[in-house]
Formats: sequence, structure tokens, C-alpha cells
Amino acid sequence: MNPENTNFFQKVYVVVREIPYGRVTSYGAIAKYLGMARSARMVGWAMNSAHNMEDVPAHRVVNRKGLLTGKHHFDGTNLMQQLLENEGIIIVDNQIVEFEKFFWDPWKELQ
DNA sequence: AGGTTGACGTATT
DNA sequence: CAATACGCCAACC
Repeated sequence: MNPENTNFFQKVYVVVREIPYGRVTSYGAIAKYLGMARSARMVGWAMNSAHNMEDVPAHRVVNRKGLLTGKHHFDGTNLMQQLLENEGIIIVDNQIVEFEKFFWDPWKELQ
């Protein structure tokens, strides 16, 4: 995989790195910010590549519902939840409690 | 070269 | 209001 050829992936990494501590965002929000709101799935694939990127906190990115859909992709079964809880985010049944409260919208924040 | 999958989201029934 | 269908676009088989 050559992220260097795909600016889209680079942009995703940049946005994810901009997520403040104790905050989370959604794939759609990032996709929208990048102008690819129609393909939130690509953000997920970008995260998959970001798996090698240590600077990209993929655990802070969840789906629109605040559900940790990709936690299974992490090393540990509940590693993603552990990381989020470590940042003060409460998670119950793989879902972020008061997701809207912790939600960080790049379109709104960085605009 | 073609078909399927997927860390999603929105629309429709 | 819940469940299902479909569209997106890249990667994988």
C-alpha cells in the first residue's frame, strides 16, 4: 500500500490526528470534511491502512451511532474500548455514552 | 478482468 | 419508529 499516492488517505490521517484528547468523531464526518461524504466506507479502509500509523488514533473514530464497530480489528478484543475509557469516555455495550457530548466534528470545529 | 467485501450512511418500505 | 435496501469507491480474491 502506498499512501503517498493517495492523498485521500493522508488527509484522513491528518484529520484523525487533529482529534483532541477525550474526543471522538465519525467516519462520515471525516469523509464529509474531505468532500467524500458519499463514501464513508473509504474512511474505514483508510483506518485499516492507518493501522500501521502510530500517530493515527483510530480508536477515536467510530460510526455515526457512536458504536465501536471496528473494535474487533484492534489487537485486543476490547482494546479500543480500553483506550477510549482511558481518555474519560464511557462505553457501554460497545457504544459511547453521550456520544454527542464527545463528538468532534471537523467540519464544525476546523471550518 | 470481473465479482465480492467492507472500521458507513442515507433513503425507502 | 424498526428493519431492509441501496449507493460509494477502493481493496481483495
